[in-house]
Amino acid sequence: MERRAERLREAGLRVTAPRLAILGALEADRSHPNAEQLYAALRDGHPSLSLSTVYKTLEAFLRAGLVRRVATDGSLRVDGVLKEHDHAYCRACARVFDVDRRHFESAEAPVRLPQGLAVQGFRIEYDVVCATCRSTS
Amino acid sequence: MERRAERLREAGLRVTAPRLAILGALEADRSHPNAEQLYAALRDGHPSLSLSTVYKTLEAFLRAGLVRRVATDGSLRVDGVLKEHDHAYCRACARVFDVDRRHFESAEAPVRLPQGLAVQGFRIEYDVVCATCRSTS
DNA sequence: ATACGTGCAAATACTTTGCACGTCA
DNA sequence: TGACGTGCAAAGTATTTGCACGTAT
Repeated sequence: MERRAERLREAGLRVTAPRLAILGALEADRSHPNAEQLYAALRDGHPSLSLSTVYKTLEAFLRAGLVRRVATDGSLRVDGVLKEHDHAYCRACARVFDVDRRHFESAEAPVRLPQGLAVQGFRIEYDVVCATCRSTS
Repeated sequence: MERRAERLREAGLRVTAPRLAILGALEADRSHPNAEQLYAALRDGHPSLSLSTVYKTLEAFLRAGLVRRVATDGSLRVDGVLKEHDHAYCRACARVFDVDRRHFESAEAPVRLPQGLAVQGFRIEYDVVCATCRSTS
């Protein structure tokens, strides 16, 4: 899609098949797949894709500010949606889902916390069990 | 301290020097040190301690429900405080600080989210820069 | 006494890097 | 064409595991 090519160009990145595919997967899948999961999902349509490229691409996206890293179970997961929103962590499968901020009866955050912590932003993190894991168990 | 020994026994774990030390360090250090950092902090007082034991101990604590894993930069960090509270993530050094819930103008969380996510709990995550990193830069 | 915990070293898992070749601009 | 991106394989980290010995209960 031309829209994605646009996003890549604006970020100063070259438009290539793997990047379009990975960007597309990130936009489509709100569960924040990690490198391995992206690779598994994309290897059908892109047989020559390598796991190494997935890692390099995610890193390029991070550097370009196209995505943000999300705190996780330990594997590399990024967030393709930059606008303010919250996260839901599945306790069972470690997937991270995006959640609209409006689902929380909103409130104001402090600018300064004890221990000299300067606040730059905040988000709500939900502990959840996702639909898939619930039906599986 | 006898209090810590008590906690270990109640969790069904044997009381040993490494466990008392690690539990003590977790209680004293609210920055959620990872395995490596705990090891570094404790090797003075416990020269025979091994990194492997730190990992095994953290895992035992997790299984026993004595601590919780916190979402992080990727390394193993646990939270020794079980009562409800929030977290502040230092963007520079990845340390995780505990923050009192009362610092947030509180609000109610939903029980159910879109996509079939069943909410079990939530917390506020602050993006911060800690005092140490601020003075360093 | 005996199951559980520890420390060492080896094994794994996940991620990064070096390099030669291909390709977008 | 030339800088940037890709894929492969090798190298790094972080974490886990196997085993023999020690110790809490």
